[in-house]
Amino acid sequence: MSTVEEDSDTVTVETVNSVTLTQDPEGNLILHCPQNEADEIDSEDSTEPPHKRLCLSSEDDQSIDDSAPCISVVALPLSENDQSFEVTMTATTEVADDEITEGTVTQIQILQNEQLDEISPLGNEEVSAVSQAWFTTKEDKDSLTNKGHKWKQGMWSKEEIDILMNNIERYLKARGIKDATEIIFEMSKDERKDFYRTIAWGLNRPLFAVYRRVLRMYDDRNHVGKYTPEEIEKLKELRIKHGNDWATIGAALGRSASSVKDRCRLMKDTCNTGKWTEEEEKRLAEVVHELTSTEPGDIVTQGVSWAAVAERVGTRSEKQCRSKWLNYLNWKQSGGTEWTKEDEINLILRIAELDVADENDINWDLLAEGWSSVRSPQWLRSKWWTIKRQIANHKDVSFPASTDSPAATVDSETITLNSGTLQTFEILPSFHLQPTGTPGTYLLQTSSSQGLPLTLTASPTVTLTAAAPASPEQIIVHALSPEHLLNTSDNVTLQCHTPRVIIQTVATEDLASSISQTELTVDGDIQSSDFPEPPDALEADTFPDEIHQPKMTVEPSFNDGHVSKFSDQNSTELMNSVMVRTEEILDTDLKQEEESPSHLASAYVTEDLESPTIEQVDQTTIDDETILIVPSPHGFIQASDAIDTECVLPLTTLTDPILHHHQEESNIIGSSLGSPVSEDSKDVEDLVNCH
DNA sequence: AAGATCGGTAAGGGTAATGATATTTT
DNA sequence: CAAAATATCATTACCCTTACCGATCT
Repeated sequence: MSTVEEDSDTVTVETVNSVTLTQDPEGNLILHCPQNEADEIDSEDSTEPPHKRLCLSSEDDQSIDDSAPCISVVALPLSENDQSFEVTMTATTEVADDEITEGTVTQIQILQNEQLDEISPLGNEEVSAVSQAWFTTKEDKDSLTNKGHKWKQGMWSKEEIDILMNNIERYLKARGIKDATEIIFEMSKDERKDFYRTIAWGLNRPLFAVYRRVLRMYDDRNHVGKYTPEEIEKLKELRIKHGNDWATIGAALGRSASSVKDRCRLMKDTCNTGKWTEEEEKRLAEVVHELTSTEPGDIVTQGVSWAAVAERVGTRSEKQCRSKWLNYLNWKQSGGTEWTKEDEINLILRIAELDVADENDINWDLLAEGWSSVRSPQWLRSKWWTIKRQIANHKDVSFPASTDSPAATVDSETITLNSGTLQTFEILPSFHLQPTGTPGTYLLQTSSSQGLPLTLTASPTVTLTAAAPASPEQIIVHALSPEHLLNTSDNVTLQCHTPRVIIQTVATEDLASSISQTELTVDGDIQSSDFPEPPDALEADTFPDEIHQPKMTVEPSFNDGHVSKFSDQNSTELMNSVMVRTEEILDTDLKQEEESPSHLASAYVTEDLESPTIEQVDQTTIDDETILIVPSPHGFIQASDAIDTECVLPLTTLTDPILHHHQEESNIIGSSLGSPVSEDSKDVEDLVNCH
């Protein structure tokens, strides 16, 4: 894509003429990308290799005419040092009104570039130091921060977990150990020396964080679920007997120490439950203000010792107090106003404007500032989550169980798309590319729960080579679609164009069946690729053809009932989200960033960020640069209830913020920025609309 | 032998999912 | 008005960071 080229000053595009994909026993795909000559990495670790990043991206853009659906892939290094990449895929389909898309063709462009600092703000090279340091103290962190290091904090993304698991697996394999729990719980410190350091590789987190994460993950007494009344009783007794010896109490209950500790915190003997009385609210307010030296009416959202507050309130636990205060009382007392649909739009717009790569980077305090209908930064954050959840199928986890929050809210509304060519966007699986040690060779890491859009079947190795000189640019190879779709047989062809490598997928079936274009578009590949192999659920037999033929229409029908099905556990249907956007953005945003950062953003970001109005929204949508993500009609995936959410989609994958429409009056849509493909969690952006 | 580092625990702040209710829509 | 759909408030299981400790290392 042109964009890339433009940036030539900062970006070096390397061409790859051939790519070899191999599959290891575990099913991981290994992508071997021959280095162009010498430049490649592997320079000893000693010197910092220039950052290079593999960037797979779609090449559609200009060729609108092709109106070919395509899959965009963007790979970003997880951290500067390590050479692993996170790859995010999205599929786009053009749905011109009149145009007909011919089959499904997916193109993937592979390029490499350097200096994308903007995109990945990871400090400098020595980031790895982060994962090798225990540094738990504030001072340690400040110190590293001052040196320019940055590291991840907060919830672990699926990608990070994948890396961790993979690292552990490799560690085990290397030493012939079958079960990680042996190391974690049975070995002595000495015996497992360097275990944590080794598995922390590639993770931009302090060693201590990795340690904690691993302990929890492998402790089967840690996810036992709800406490029964009997357990609660026993817990109380044990508490009296053993005090704060959580380890002992936990052992007696078959729960982890942290679990029993947490549970005890919730049980305050003197706690009331249910609705708060005015008396209690009054007391809570007084206590909070007193302890924070603030006045009634002041907004207090942090710096409160809830344990101390609860102590004084007397009838409520610290969590109850906090929740009440942050989600209601403080707002009420300080003259808060009701949250409206307009606020919702504003929220989405503002987040889009932030253009943050990682949702964790959002400064909710700032965002909430001066916003009277926002009850607290924390409340706003959860508000955002609920909005996302309504359409965010990707967030897998909650999916199967989400009985609530149907996105159905939007039912009656009509979504009108801009005329002209629209593109639907599907979020595909994301995965990691980890260096294997051989220059140019990366491991496409797929956790068991995640499949890749491309699966090699027949031959374990598929090599893409330049096609005949005659058609220099064309290299076509073959890969196959995911197993579960084998029957239906989609063929995926990889095609290389110099200087780019283009991978094309062709859904033969669809072609053959000559379904109307629109339908085709997304389906074939997207669908196939999109939902990898949810393990059990995707058996061929369980997957009737219908699945394969989901129709995805971009039209008006977005909102129909699919949503409601969301809550139907029996027929879990995934609500796929489709992002519709105009093409310009498409290209740009995929690689954008560096120099023309916000070209996109600027399009719809109005000066008056403070209070975007609906009109503005419409406007933007009217222009081209809108990106809309809406749930596609269900049917894409239908899985048995057994479907494991995790399999569904990599959670954090998306990329763009969104938009949303509301009300009858406005028909439409959202916009978002194209953004960043961030390094880690891009959930942020995907977004949504639809309600 | 003091300071730094390591491996680890407990406390506490916080989040995301789930429940329960109240309210609105059909 | 009842039932269904939503919105809202409450609860809780689980997560993550920080403060601190004692044992080692240097």
